[in-house]
Amino acid sequence: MLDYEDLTNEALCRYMLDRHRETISVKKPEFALRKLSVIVDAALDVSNRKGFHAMSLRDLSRASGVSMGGLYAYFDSKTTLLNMILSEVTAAVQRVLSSPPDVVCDNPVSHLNWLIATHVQMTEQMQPWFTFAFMEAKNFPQAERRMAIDSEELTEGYLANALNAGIEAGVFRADTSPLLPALIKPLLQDWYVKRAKYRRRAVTIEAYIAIVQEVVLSACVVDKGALPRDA
Amino acid sequence: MLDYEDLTNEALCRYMLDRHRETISVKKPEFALRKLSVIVDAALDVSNRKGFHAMSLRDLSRASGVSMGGLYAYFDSKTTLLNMILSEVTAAVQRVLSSPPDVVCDNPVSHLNWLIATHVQMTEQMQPWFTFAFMEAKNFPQAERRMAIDSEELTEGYLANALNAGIEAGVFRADTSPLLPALIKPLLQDWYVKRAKYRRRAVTIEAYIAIVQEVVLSACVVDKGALPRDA
DNA sequence: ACTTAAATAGAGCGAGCGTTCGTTTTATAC
DNA sequence: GTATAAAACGAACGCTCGCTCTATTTAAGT
Repeated sequence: MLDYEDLTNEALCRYMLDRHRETISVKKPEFALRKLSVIVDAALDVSNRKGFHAMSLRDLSRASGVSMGGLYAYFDSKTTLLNMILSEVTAAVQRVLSSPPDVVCDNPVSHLNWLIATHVQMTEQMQPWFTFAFMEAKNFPQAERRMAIDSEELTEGYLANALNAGIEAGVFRADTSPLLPALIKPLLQDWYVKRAKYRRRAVTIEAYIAIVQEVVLSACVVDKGALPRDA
Repeated sequence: MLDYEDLTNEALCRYMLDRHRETISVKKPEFALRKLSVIVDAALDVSNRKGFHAMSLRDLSRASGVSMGGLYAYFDSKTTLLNMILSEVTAAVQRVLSSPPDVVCDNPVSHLNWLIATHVQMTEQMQPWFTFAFMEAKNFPQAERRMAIDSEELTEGYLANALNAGIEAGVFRADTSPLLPALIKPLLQDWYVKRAKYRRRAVTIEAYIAIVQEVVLSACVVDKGALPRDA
């Protein structure tokens, strides 16, 4: 099981603090980090239950224990807070998926399986962040929406590359639909979008990864008998 | 191509008018129908661009050309308007998917293909309604959220029935994952959730239906050579 | 102990929200 | 032409929103 130290809320908030050093007025770094974490945790929690737009800054103040004025030491508008969170999600996706381990790169099947498993595991570890990004990206200004689309196409690009490599290597069928990468995305997203459903049915993350890998490979692989069972 | 007269905005508003006859204060039916249509069209349009919550009733008044007071002749609160729209979507899903044509029922493969094709075509014809339901169901009170979940599990149930029938008939593999119906849902939803993406790439609805059917069948069918190409 | 700067609290501001209601307009019947 | 009811209107209400600002507390350096 993947467990990037990189993807804890604290680590993500550290990136966030770096990226917005200039607009955050709190000077002492360890102070700032702890408090920003509290604010972001609360923001994700409240937003994911009632929606970002419906969350008032008074809600956030109450949930985080930080006063109204205190909040504005960390962002200059509610929209900025939205952007800060969204951009950490896209940055994390890029960081993780762009660097597959060496063992995996040469074999397209392994690479595809790795992309699927890693994406699902990453969304599991950052679940509130992905839920937030998925739910909120739709309702917001062009700039923010653009960001979500770019992130989505990034992931799709990784999948497309692995599939094309497999086709060239003769492991995947030459007539594999160019739409397949687009269809894998919603399968990966369902794990966190419909999280409650899968928990209710006691579906483990390993079982989920396995079935997605199976569905995808059965749609593109030449020799069904020789499917590896790695994750 | 399916084209239920039942699924035009006007027909859906007629159902809506019937269902809420008591709380709608406008008496003359043809008057009421025309105006309710205008209001609902505007509500779907504005909501799907900025979110239902972010749409103020002044926005809706402006977009529909109906005065603030006039709106309240058709619903007694903004939440009621939400419910009116959501419940027509679930009712339509039930109406359409619960009555497959006779030709299709005996053959599990045809039945599964029909469910996939019909669902995608229905969401195409009612696109603003489904986009609305998908986007808004998350952020709202328990009662409304429950409604969305029930609707989702209804569809999943139809898929599960077809798959089980196929397994019993020996057409589908006995070890077909019980998770498969759950995974088909996001594939069907992607057509309207990511509508802009598929339009940008010039993907036709027929091509989309075909690839989903292909992916699903290759995941469950015993004899891959004998897949029918119907829709 | 004193100084100084960082951090905090929370009342207050104008804008905009959902909703109401007294009034005006329109349609119908005689 | 007048009377009556149906429908439409939009200003006004109470409230909450995002955001600001100052008085106050906290902490660090000497």
